[in-house]
Amino acid sequence: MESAFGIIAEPNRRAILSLLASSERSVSEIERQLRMSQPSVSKHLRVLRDAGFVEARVDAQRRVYRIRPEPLMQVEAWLAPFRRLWSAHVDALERHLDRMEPVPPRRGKKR
Amino acid sequence: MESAFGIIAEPNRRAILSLLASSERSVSEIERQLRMSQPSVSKHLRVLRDAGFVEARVDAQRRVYRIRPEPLMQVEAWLAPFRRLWSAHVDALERHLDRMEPVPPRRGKKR
DNA sequence: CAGATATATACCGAAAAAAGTATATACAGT
DNA sequence: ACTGTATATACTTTTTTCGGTATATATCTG
Repeated sequence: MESAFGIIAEPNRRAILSLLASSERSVSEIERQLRMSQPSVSKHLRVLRDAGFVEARVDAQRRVYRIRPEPLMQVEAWLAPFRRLWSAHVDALERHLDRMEPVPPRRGKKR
Repeated sequence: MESAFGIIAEPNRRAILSLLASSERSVSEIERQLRMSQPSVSKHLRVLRDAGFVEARVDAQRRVYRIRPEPLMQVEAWLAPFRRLWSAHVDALERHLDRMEPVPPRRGKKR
């Protein structure tokens, strides 16, 4: 799994990254907040660390992980050429998500 | 392979998308430009189409593919919360890429 | 309709990735 | 030194994914 894109293909890893986006956390904190098994968290963190997405700080027995921005910047950079495709119509995503994620139809005020 | 992230984890699929970013292409054009086998191109296009990344226009025997922006917008949206991490130092990516991708040292005009 | 061209799909084998279970390592406190 | 806590890793099994090869489908040209 060389590329940054392969790393963030895994939903649990994206969840971990999103969690760390707000602030750094220990392994057990991640484990609890995401309801994942401890080995699974450690293994995903290993992958993330090897790919440069996170780094660990040692605090006694704990390892406190925090985000490193570089790999995500690569994703951002790859995305750049496509941005002109939607910079025009801003609400296309909203409509798309409405279509994809079957939310029960709103009853109230019909827009 | 449900999520948009899983789709773009595959390097050939990213190449196809990048190619289509500039303009629409037929299968054989993609095949030639990316040096991929025809079945491989067709299969990746199938995946991309099923995930909403591309759509096809029929032109005689050809199928001309073009990008649909929505799934990439999802990626962009997921990325948003992280953007504050690097909006400060803009050149961190450049330094990171220098470190990661071992490009043979340029000989000519030094920068 | 025959042949040619363009694209799609079915099938197979190989490789990668994920989760679970068990175990190892590291450090803290007593 | 011993015990408990926190984290990492090894091993195994299951599932997915990718590429290749062969074949099917569609549409054009004559």
